[in-house]
Amino acid sequence: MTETRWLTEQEQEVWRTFISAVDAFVDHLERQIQRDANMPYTYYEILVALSEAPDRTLRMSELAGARSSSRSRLSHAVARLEEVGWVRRLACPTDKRGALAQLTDEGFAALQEAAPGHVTAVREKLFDRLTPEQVVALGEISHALLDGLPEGAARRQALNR
Amino acid sequence: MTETRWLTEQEQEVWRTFISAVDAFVDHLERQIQRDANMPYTYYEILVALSEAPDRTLRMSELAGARSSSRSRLSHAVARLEEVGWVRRLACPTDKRGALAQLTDEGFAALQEAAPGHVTAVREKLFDRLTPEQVVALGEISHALLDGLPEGAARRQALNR
DNA sequence: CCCCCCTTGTTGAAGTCTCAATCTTCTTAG
DNA sequence: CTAAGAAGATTGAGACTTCAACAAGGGGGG
Repeated sequence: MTETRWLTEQEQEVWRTFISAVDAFVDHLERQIQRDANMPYTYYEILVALSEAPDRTLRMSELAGARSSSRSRLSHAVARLEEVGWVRRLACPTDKRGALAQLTDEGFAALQEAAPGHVTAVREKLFDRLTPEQVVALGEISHALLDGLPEGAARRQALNR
Repeated sequence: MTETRWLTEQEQEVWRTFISAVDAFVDHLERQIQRDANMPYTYYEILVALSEAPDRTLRMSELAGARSSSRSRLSHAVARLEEVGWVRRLACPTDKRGALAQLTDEGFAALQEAAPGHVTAVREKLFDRLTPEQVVALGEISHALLDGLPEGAARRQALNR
């Protein structure tokens, strides 16, 4: 094992600022959704993914892939969402192992109610605070990050669809 | 309530890339620490904060402030860290309500073992993938973000110490 | 055709986080 | 000095995530 390459003073400063900002930002979004829509952010993302799918329906595995979530987590989450009536499970016609998750009308309505607050939060806390050049830079930086992460593969595919 | 200002096509693209990158990146760090040091990332951050404090000791509330964590969460976390022997609780001499958390030698050793892997991950997945200009830009963007977040106040103070 | 293995999805247990309630101690207006 | 309110910290319950184990269906080589 080679010597650890520690961070320079400047890198350390950037690193701490970055991780703090990300933490605070994500925290803000999560609380906003939880307050306004009474669901965790990850559930919101599931509803969004379903709402964009044909027939508002996706295989569990596709849904897990799209959200880069483990099957287990998704299974628990969909169980919960089914309890509150926002998602319903269907048998997969082509593969008896499979299960389909479908967004219900109630789920779609809940999503429509939650969306404006969420978008406003993203706008106010992110885009309104950055210059156009910074927005471009952020996009490029994010791509660079994603390219270096194995976990990013599924996400990259989802983005390029 | 005024009309929702939705995201432009470009903003949407940047937004999805950004949130995916952050998710994948944070996920990667968390798993790395969990695998190598057998503790969640938040516990690692607690140990770091303690290790940098005088006498490796901090008031619970200061520790919560530094990590922007709720008192409750910190209390649970320190209880857990105490169980494994990495932190010890002391009575606060000046305030009978207070409690001090102190990093034990075992905790410090665990931190020293975990640090190289963590720094290497940050280096490889973040700094090695960005140009010097991007690093600067990322610092500025992070500051801008932090400035807009109420939750960021405590973090900003911690950074400016 | 059949057996072995891979994939899909679920389950239960254990760990962590949030929220609200609580207890104690400090602070300060009166 | 005292009473009321603020601040520090803990606790327990409920919710979410992870991990490992499992059940059950598909699919290909012999």
